[in-house]
Amino acid sequence: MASITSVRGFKDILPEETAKWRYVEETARRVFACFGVKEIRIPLLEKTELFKRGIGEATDIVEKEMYTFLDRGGDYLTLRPEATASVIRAYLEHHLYTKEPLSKLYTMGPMFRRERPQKGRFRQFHQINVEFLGLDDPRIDSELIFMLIHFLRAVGLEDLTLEINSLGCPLCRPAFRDRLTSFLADKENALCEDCRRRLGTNPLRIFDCKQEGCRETIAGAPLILDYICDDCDAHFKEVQRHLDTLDTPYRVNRRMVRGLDYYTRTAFEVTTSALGAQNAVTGGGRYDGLPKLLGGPDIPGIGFAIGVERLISMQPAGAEGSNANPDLFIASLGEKARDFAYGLSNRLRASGLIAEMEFSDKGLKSQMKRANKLGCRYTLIIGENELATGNAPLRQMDGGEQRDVALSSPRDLSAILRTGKTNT
RNA sequence: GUGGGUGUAGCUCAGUUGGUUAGAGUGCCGGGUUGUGGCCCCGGAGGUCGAGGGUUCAAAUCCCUUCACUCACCCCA
Repeated sequence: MASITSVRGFKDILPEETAKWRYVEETARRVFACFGVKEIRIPLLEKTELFKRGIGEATDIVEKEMYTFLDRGGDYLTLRPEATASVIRAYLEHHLYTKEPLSKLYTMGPMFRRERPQKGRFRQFHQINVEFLGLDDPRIDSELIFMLIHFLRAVGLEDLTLEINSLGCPLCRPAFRDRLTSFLADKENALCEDCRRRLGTNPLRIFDCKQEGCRETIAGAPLILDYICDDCDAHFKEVQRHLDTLDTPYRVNRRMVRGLDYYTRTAFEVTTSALGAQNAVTGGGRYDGLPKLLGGPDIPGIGFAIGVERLISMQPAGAEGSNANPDLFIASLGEKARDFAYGLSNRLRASGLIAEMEFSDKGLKSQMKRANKLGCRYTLIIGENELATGNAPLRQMDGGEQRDVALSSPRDLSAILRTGKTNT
């Protein structure tokens, strides 16, 4: 009978990797707390309608990548493909906007998209999301970006490129869109098959195409920045001015666009060459129309999403945390000694120390081997003799120094272990 | 959804133009040496060669199908 494996694109995160994950998550919590960003936890499952409205009916995510099913009650439900729509739903549903003029929220967890897996892309993947809701002050944009860069540096990332652009607003973007479409209208033959399709659905995305012919064609195309309205232009200039003030280097990428419909004005991306084709670690931007689109008041917002798998895969060695090594290994020879070791190790654990013991009746040599492999700081050896005399040798694994401890007073033992602990 | 690459021991991989009982390193188990662990030495266990079918006297090797993994397109974090 064939063994059962995990679902395609759904990965196990094994104990040897979880320390890295915790390190990233804990760093995020610490950094975000300094900036007054509070955690919000949202469900993994939402009504399908939320994503249809929030992300856009015509996007690939909604059209063909969502895990959607008909619930027994008759509702169509969907495993969340992103977090922003849910966060705003919760923000509106609980009227958080009545409590404070600006809500800074973060959440982290798995997202689900049924794409073909490849490097840096999985069907279940994890994001860290931050949303600043309530104000459209350009200082908010710059603060969010500043915090993002600060966080990425704090987890040890280097060689990052921050690119920003403005996508305009519902007042000025339609005009640009028309302009672009008419520019491309007579050049359709020069475009690849995909781009011809995009011409009808989402012409801005042609800027992202990697095909040689399309790149040449788009090179002469009008750019959004030349068409945005005065308000959007002023907003974008202010964002840049504040980024300068905060010493955050960036590059204006006049060709950068977004895949999701809800983005307005400021858009940004952090990329790296270390990730292969999926080179975006972070994408984000302003979405001033989204809360209203989801049935709430007209409240502005801006946010970003970090791809945690991508972030972790580009972390330099040594920057990540590690799982704690045991303080003590208790080697035992014989059933009685093993019983004693069992009682002692569990009491030590309950007192806050990390203790390991051997359950098999292997020889001392192989027990020592295991203690060494586990990276234990001390090994205590208990045999018939030790039980009789009441003293057992405690060996320091790195230095090799050895001394006897009284088995009758585990407090002494625990004191020795603790002093060592504070010293290291 | 479309294309390329790869599936041999727990892990990383050899396996020549098809040719006896399919190998190495590492890990695991046992033993020797060592002051009770790291180094070294000896021995041992472990493989439906991804799966199914075909060609052949003979298939890990050639052909077809299928599945999985992987990279890229698409899309996006």
